[in-house]
Amino acid sequence: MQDVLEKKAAESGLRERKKQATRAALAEAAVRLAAEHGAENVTVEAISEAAGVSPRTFFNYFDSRDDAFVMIDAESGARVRRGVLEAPADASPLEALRDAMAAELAEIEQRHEVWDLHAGVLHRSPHLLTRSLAAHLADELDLAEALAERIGAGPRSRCGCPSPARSASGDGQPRAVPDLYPRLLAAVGGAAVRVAVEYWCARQDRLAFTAVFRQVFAHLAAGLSVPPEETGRR
Amino acid sequence: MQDVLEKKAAESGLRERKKQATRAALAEAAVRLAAEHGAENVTVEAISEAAGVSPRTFFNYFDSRDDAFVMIDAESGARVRRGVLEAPADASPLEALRDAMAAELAEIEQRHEVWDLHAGVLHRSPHLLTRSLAAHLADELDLAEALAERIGAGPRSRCGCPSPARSASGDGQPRAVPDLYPRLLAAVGGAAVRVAVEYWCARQDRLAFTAVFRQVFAHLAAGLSVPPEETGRR
DNA sequence: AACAATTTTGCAGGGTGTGCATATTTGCAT
DNA sequence: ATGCAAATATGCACACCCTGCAAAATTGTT
Repeated sequence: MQDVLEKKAAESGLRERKKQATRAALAEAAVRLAAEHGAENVTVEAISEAAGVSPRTFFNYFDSRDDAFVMIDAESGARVRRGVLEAPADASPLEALRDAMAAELAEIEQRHEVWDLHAGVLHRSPHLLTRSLAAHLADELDLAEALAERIGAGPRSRCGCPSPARSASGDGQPRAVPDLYPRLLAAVGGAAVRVAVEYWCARQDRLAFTAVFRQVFAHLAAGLSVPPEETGRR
Repeated sequence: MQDVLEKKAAESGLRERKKQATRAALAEAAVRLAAEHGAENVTVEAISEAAGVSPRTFFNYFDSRDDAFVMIDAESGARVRRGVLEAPADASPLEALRDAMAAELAEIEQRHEVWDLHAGVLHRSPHLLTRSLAAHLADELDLAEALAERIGAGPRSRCGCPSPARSASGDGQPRAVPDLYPRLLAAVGGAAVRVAVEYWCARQDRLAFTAVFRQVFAHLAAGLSVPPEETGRR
């Protein structure tokens, strides 16, 4: 029956909603407990109890305990990708990437009530910070593909191959390798965001993040040449 | 007594040698067993037995089981840093970084007997690959400082803004925050190497790695502008 | 109301990582 | 050579992480 497939696709029913609610409850409980007692002192049992499920159920949602502290925004990567694809046609790839990432960071800013807690937790235990980076790294290939598609649609349409037509999960190995340039763009963009955030965290300038962010991408656009006398931009 | 300090510094005695030998034996046993049975199926007990020590002793040398698969080259970062500092005076920071990293990669090429095994292990279990990247990330701040020193000795000494003295939480390291530009340079350099290696691994061109590497840095020097008609590619 | 699919939960078990006390080894002084 | 103090290795106990497996409980459909 085709109904089965449709059901899978459009399953916005009570089941899926409840699952997402449980996942969110677990993640939020984890972050909240970690902010209070330190991430290392928060057990799976405590998290699941705070979320109202059994410890065993925790592992039905996260592959490891640390993932609960890290997997806060599963949709972030998808939003950046969409932003890249929807960028105006006259923007360079680097500009498209910069604006998409800036929009996503602005989006996060709005939810800083929870995000500040999260940032504090990551900052207090470097172990989790590296895991967070690793999680972002997983999205990098997807971002590279989006950039490749964006570039292909720009100056000239490349080969027809429209959609990679890959299934979401399973074994991701037999995957088309994106071209070198979009791959590099994605990796450098991620590194740029990381540096901007870390630098902005190191100094407590709450207001000047946008300036730091734009300056980083200005450096990139200038070929990382040595900055001319550095007019600080405040 | 000063004798104590001297002893600590010059302790090249039997003690220190034996410790390093044990550490090396554990790491090599770990990689060798992982190459044969897969990293996930290698227990701490098996590693320590192969190295001739007790399982408890393993954790006196590595904080976690995975570290035994990752901690192969602790000197790599130091070599790159020295290469940056010893670069010719007329080289741009990006060129200095590129050449230092190229030299280090060439160095590694020579020891490919062990490194190939190691690469195979990391390739077969992405979990360890991210840990390896995290380890490299730890060196990034040191590299940024080396780059800052190199830049400062180059064109001109820049504005003061010394150390924001940021020690955010707990017992953090009261470490001076490098300037934004060298920090970005270090991060982007690391990302560039990673992309070059991954791209070169994806296609089995054993010989063209240098070409890929130089092309990546050419992209960076060109401000990541869209490549003109893209020669190469296979 | 009955049924099938999905999710939750308990339970057992192996592996990881740590603290602590003890035994062994190493370097040095006598 | 012998004894001593520091460093290291080891055994043991224990908490925690994570995974199958099978039995409930829940949900959507007929």
